[in-house]
Amino acid sequence: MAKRESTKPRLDEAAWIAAALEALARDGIAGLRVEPLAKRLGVTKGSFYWHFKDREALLAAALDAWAAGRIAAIRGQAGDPKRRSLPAMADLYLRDPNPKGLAVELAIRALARADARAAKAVETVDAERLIQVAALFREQGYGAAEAQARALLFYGFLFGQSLMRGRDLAAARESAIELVSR
Amino acid sequence: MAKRESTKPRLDEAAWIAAALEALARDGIAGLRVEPLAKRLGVTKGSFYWHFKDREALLAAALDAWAAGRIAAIRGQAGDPKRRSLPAMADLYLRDPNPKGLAVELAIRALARADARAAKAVETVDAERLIQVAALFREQGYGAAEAQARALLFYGFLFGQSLMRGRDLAAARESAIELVSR
DNA sequence: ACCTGAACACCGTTCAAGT
DNA sequence: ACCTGAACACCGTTCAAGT
Repeated sequence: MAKRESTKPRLDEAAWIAAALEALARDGIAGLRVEPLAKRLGVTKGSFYWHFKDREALLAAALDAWAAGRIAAIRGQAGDPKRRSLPAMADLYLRDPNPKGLAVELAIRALARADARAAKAVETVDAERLIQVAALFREQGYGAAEAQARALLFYGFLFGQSLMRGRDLAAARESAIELVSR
Repeated sequence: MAKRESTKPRLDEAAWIAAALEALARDGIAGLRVEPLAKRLGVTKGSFYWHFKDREALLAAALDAWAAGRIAAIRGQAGDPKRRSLPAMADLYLRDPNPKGLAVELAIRALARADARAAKAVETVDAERLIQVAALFREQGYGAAEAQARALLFYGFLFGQSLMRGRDLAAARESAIELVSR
């Protein structure tokens, strides 16, 4: 399981950022702690401060990496005819091909309530997603204003769902997605 | 500003719970720290451990208090003819008569991703809210299944909105709420 | 260039002692 | 019954010293 390299670790920023995003997915912002991260990476926490000014700087770098990745992903999906559809967009969030991705997403959105940098990252990502989804609705024949409203309803619902807890939500979801998409 | 009582503090559990919910609203779960809370309440952190076993016990008590309060609120609104309507329900979340309440709500929902007790509290509250909102849709003439789907869409959208960031979301919200309610 | 090791500060937790 | 004060552990941060 543990792939211990016998070569010196010699990490770079990217390794710390990847570890930070994993920690966010598992435990939220509370998991983004320098000492446990260092332990997992097999170095002392002192070495962290060679790569980053402090814990906040790691968080900022992780947010930038996340936003850039999400924007690349939505553009990639919108540009691929096979995946350019509303059901494919919904599946991306509700049927969890990548639960860890959703966990990171929600951790960052939760953080955005208190942290201005997280709020900025979320704003950038949302703007791009709304543009792409609104374009899909326009292609279905809706006017600009209604396409915009439906895009917001569609995305808002997807995120709202991921916040809700309960038995039997899955069944009602299908009908709800029907409602918006038709 | 500071209303210092010259009588001895002599706190009870409720005072710690209120302080805990305020901390959750301001800084999320990261703000729920014993020492700063004690400082704000004007006692030493040692005294905290008279009322609660540990930090987790305070969190559990705060979650119980929150869920009980939310369920009482939704039942109160549903039972009041003046406020028993979908627009009134939407206003409750989107037009922020109580921003601090929304902040607590989102902090707890974020926590529910990682904490089983928070997940349980959220599940209880969601179940009651969906029952009440579905009842409203049924009164508008929808069948049981469609009322259920619309209630989920309605609530999901409200929570999703509160996660999203961006300029000009307010305008599109109005249209989106129109879409669901009609 | 990248890392260790020791130091210090902050906060969670415990507990004997006070009122 | 409720609180203080001192102790200890854990982790963020700094920094001189190593390779």
